[in-house]
Amino acid sequence: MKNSTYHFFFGSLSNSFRVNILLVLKDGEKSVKELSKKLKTEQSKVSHALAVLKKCNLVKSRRKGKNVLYSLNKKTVIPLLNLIDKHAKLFCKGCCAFCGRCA
Amino acid sequence: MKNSTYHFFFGSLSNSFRVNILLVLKDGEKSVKELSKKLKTEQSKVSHALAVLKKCNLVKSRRKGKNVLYSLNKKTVIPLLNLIDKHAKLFCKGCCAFCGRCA
DNA sequence: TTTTCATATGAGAAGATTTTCATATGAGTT
DNA sequence: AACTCATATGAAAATCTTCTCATATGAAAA
Repeated sequence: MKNSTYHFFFGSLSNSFRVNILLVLKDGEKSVKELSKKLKTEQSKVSHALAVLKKCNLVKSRRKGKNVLYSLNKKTVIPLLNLIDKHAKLFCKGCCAFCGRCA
Repeated sequence: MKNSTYHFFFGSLSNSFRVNILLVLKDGEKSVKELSKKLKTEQSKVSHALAVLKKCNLVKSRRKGKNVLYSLNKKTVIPLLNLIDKHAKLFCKGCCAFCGRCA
């Protein structure tokens, strides 16, 4: 696996708006409009963000009538977020940028 | 956990030079100079990169004489890279940016 | 305590990503 | 077929990140 692959993958998560989308999608499949509403954001911004996440297969989509519904690739995203939660708990208690004091 | 925390964490990995450092450190502890040599890069660039990785506790450091030796936080980094290798194998065969054909 | 060697830091320039706005596309409705 | 609504796309402007260079710091050696 090329190292640049990791970079590509992590890059898609290096943006809090895109991470927010993933967190909203934990609740289940949503249309672009629903996401747009929930995140109080302009539609095209949501579409651009979803395109990046989709390129990495972190989300998938299906058309349903006029809408396109996006959902999480749970198999990857859930363990990934858990891993980082665990990391933060183990290594980042009041001692690093995670703690919100010393960023 | 704040969503911005994920973003901060992933941001540190969203750069292929920093990922390269982690991959080199898989082989074991290295000084800044050794990394600099191995990665054919100017020293200050390496130091800046290490600072970002350290802030997230993805690497740790200890001084030994004149040198500062950096090593991997294996507990987090190894499972993390494995998770993404697995993801790429499962979801990204010739169908996405991972495959190198359709980025 | 001066010199040397390794590493860290700061600030501006260079480069990359994100946001925004205008517009295109494409499915369903009339 | 023309219209509407949801989504996607492209390109320029705005913002953020990285790189580079000059310089600071700090431990060990002379």
